[in-house]
Amino acid sequence: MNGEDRDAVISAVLAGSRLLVAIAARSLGAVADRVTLPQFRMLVVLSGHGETKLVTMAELLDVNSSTAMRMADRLAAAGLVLREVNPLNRRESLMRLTDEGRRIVDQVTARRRDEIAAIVSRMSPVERRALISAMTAFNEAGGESAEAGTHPLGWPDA
Amino acid sequence: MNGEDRDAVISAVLAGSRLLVAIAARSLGAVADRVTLPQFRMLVVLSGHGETKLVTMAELLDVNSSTAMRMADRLAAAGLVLREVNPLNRRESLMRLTDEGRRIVDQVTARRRDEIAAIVSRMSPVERRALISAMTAFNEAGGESAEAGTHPLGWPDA
DNA sequence: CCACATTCTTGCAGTATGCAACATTAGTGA
DNA sequence: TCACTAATGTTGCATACTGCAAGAATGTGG
Repeated sequence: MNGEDRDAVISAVLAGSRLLVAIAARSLGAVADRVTLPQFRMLVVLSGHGETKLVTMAELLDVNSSTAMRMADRLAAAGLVLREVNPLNRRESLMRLTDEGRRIVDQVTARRRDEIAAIVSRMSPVERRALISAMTAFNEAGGESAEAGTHPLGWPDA
Repeated sequence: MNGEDRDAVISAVLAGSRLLVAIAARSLGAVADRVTLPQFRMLVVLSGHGETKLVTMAELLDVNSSTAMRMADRLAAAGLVLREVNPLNRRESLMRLTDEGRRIVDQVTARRRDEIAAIVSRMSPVERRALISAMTAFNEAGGESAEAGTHPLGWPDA
């Protein structure tokens, strides 16, 4: 591809990246006094993953198991997750969201979707359809290398 | 806008957001043993801002001044930034990148641009041009609300 | 000179993070 | 059944990030 195209597309994508990260940060503001960002990542994983054992959680978040351990302790103390020994394998301790924990995830997710919706609502229908296909193509092109990456999940929804 | 469009565009944008965040995280991997992510954010600000005093830095990073203070201490100890009293106002202590600090910023930035370039190179020229205009429109639509946000800078380039 | 604002700095407390060592539990082969 | 190994969770230790609050140093305006 020629250099002009290359620079233009990279600039546009980088700018979009900044905007999206800012949106993600803002969407967390409402619950910032209840959970930290790493804690919220853990809640998100539980939300989409159901009951999860500690080692799996650590892998999904890409953190050391001791880190996941203590985060889980704090979230349990805050009443946002429950921890219980797996009766089928007493080495494992499974954790899952409480109703309160799920409420927090839903609240943040709704806010972020609203923010994105507010932005795209200011675009024309033509631009909007173009954005859908362009982002879809971008995601597909990036999906191949992303699967080979070191961050399979966890980061995405923070 | 109708619900179908709305869901499709939000899904596409959210997926793109995950991909971009994963790219940003990977691009930091090469220097993860030298600087942490918050430290890298500080280096980026210095890279684009030149000499900066502590309070300004804290505002740009959206952290408490005591946090910025200690981060600056550690980066200075690591030889990545220099701190010196402003001779024109001895209350202020200005900090700036060392050559080594700038090298790290350049290294990460180059890697991220390469990753994005690799993705868009897998798209057809038509898709690429569509991505430029779609992302540009998205950024413009989001720019208005972004300026009213609480994270003017700092986050974007992390 | 005095009162005030700005700026940096430090003490304190809580959270996040990784490494290494350890105990418990499960599985496996002799 | 018994020893060996693997998987899993847990804890100790050290470091970094974070904010609040108090204090010291410096500049500004009267």
